[in-house]
Amino acid sequence: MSRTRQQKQSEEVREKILRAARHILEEEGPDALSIRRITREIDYSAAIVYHYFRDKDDLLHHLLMEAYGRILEAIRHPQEGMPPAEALRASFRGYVDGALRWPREYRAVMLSAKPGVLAVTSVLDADVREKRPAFRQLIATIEAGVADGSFAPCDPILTAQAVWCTMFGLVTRLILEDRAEDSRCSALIDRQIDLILKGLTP
Amino acid sequence: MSRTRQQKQSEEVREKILRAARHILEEEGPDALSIRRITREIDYSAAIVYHYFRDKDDLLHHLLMEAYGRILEAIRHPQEGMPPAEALRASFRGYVDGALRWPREYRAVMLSAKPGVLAVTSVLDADVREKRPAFRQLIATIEAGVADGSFAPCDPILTAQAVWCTMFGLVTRLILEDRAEDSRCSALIDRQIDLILKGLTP
DNA sequence: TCATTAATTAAACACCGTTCAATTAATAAA
DNA sequence: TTTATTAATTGAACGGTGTTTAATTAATGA
Repeated sequence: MSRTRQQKQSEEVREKILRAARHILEEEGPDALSIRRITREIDYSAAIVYHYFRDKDDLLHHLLMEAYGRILEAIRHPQEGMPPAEALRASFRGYVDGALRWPREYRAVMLSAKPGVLAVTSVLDADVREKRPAFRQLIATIEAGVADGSFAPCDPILTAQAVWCTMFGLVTRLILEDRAEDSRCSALIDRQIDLILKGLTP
Repeated sequence: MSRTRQQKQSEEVREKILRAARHILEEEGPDALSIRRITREIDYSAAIVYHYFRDKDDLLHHLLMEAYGRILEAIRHPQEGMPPAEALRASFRGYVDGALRWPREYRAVMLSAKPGVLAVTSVLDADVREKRPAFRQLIATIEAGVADGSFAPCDPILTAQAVWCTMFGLVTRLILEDRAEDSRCSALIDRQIDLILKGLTP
């Protein structure tokens, strides 16, 4: 049961819509993104959008989740065999670098309070370990540090959440204040990482 | 040269507009706030708004700055004579409490990237000490701690920025994820404060 | 070839922010 | 007090928005 030509074309239109939306978002910012503006760009009537998306919010959600995937991709990084403190340091650096590579996207996703987005981005649940694969690594590294005595004993989940929030706060300020190019920026990042690692110390 | 009755009435209309806007914002959220909705509520024509405000953005800016004042008020707290570490702890607790008292307002103001708002909220400039009275206290406390040996030597401004960003990150996540009532919330706040204080330690 | 299904649209609805010429009301000058 | 001036207020319009619906066109399977 292979996809018919029509089905393929249909998916193409869907992609056209998303592509145009991305294009407008990039060129003219979120305020310029309207259904009519999108469909003007691809020479369709405005109503076509409602054949492929429930409503504008649904379309936006798709773009957001796509952006989230890109961010996760950028943030992923190996850190095998390092001692926990160094693994954390590398992990934090990777996180900041990844986030700053897609600042608009990071901001749109991580500062959203829409339920659909929070379902994927929230980290303050007690069961975050089960729900966030990326978070598991952080918790595991902290546990390893506690086990080998390089970190003080602690609740690893609570600690991971606190620690992650600090990096989130820094990255968010850097993006909001548009300071990614600042010369003090990397000093600030280093200072923050040092503070955290020192804080974990026994 | 006292204000004439007309002038007083005129200001009254201005206040009416702001009051209605606040009301709508509170009852129905930011998406429901429109010029026409406001003026319908106070029985004026929509055009009246443009006599008292440049445009909708200008009106929003007024509301935002007003909210910022309320937050600053809620966050202010005395901390005289305490040892630096305790002063910081009290200061952080005060900050979180104040922010969580006006979560919607905190979010709207502190997550805004509008130049007009950032002019008042940004903290990553090198000269933040001169521009942010509230920040001066934080820097001063850190300097005091370094001076009396309870904190390790450091760049006090950079450290204050890093430390403030951590609290900002935590508060922002608590608000975005709507966790102010969570039982784990206060444990998380304490954990974060402990982490930071430990991090500052010599 | 024909009935069915999917894709697409034009037109309408109810909003929105903003501008402007015209009108009303209040003040200052004569 | 009447008049000229200024300020406050409005109705109507312009061009935009998201969304729904009924009608139309194109593709599919029988």
